Amino acid sequence: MSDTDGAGGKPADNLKLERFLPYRLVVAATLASRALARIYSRHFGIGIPEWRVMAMLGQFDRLTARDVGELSHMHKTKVSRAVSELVERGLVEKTPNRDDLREAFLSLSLPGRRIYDQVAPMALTFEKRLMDDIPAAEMQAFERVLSTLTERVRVLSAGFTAADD
Amino acid sequence: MSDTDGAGGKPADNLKLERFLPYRLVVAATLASRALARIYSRHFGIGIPEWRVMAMLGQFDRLTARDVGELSHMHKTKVSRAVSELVERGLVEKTPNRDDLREAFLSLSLPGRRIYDQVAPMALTFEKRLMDDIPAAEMQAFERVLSTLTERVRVLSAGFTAADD
DNA sequence: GCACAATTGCTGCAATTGCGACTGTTGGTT
DNA sequence: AACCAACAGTCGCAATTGCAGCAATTGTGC
Repeated sequence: MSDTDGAGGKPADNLKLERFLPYRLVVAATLASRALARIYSRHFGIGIPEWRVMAMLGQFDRLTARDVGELSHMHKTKVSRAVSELVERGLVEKTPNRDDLREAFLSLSLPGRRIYDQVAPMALTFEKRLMDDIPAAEMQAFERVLSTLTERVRVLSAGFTAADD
Repeated sequence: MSDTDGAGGKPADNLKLERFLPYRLVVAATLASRALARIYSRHFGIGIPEWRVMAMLGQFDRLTARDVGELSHMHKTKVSRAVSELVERGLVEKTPNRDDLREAFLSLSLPGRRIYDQVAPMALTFEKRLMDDIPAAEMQAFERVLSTLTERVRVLSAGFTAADD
């Protein structure tokens, strides 16, 4: 009871950062993202945004920069710069859309596809190692909750933005 | 079967980013972190690193910058700058340790504590809203797996660093 | 007591990032 | 046809961040 808030509330003492969900998500995500990035950046000199673009194109074959941004939750400027570098390196090809000259279609070049085919298994191996000794049932439950949380936070996030602007 | 890899391998096609665990963690964490940050940054003009420092000091009362960094997984430079600003604003007090002049003890000032006592409940409310309609049992399972994953990724991360340098 | 490695915290610098403004293009309205 | 709002993508700029290197202090071996 060595607290500042003498009343019945004691609102602050309930907060323990290391048990606080958003914080724990950030820690886990940061560590995972970094560890993974280390793998492909050392091998191929590819940064995180660049890899995300490549992953999207590896999966969908042909997308506009806008699509990539939406699918991968990246800012359009981030996408733009990542694409620029990938095009410069010859890993991605950009084809203007003749029906709408504002946008251009992006796709992996042959060298790009070759790198993708090497990195993707590495990523999957990494993921597998992460979940190695966790029972499949637990893992499924985990992913289900994660989906719910993501959806929820998206709604909350939008709500706060709208209400505050 | 409109794929580039005709052979039996098809190693890349297994990777779907939106189902890829590290990616999903990053998305959930980023959204949650941003939504939460919006709350206290609009109300008190406090940034994320600053808030983390305050949260730590609210919980532990007296810590060195080094401790804060270790507990909150922040770089020492990040901590240093966050503390500087908080001290300048009068929200955190810095007391040199007479037994070791390299370090200094940090603690919340009275105004700092007052803000903390307002923000902490907001954070907890936010967390509660996130988990609102998720059964407690599922939530416990989720947190258990999250702990395992975090521990695992920490090991993997360290492993890759050591092996690659 | 003295040299020397280790540690705490800070600063300079470069890279990354997000935001606003801008160009060029499209589609809808009059 | 002319206007104009909406949109895709790029660019400049400022803020944030991490890393290397720094000064100050401690403690350890000789």
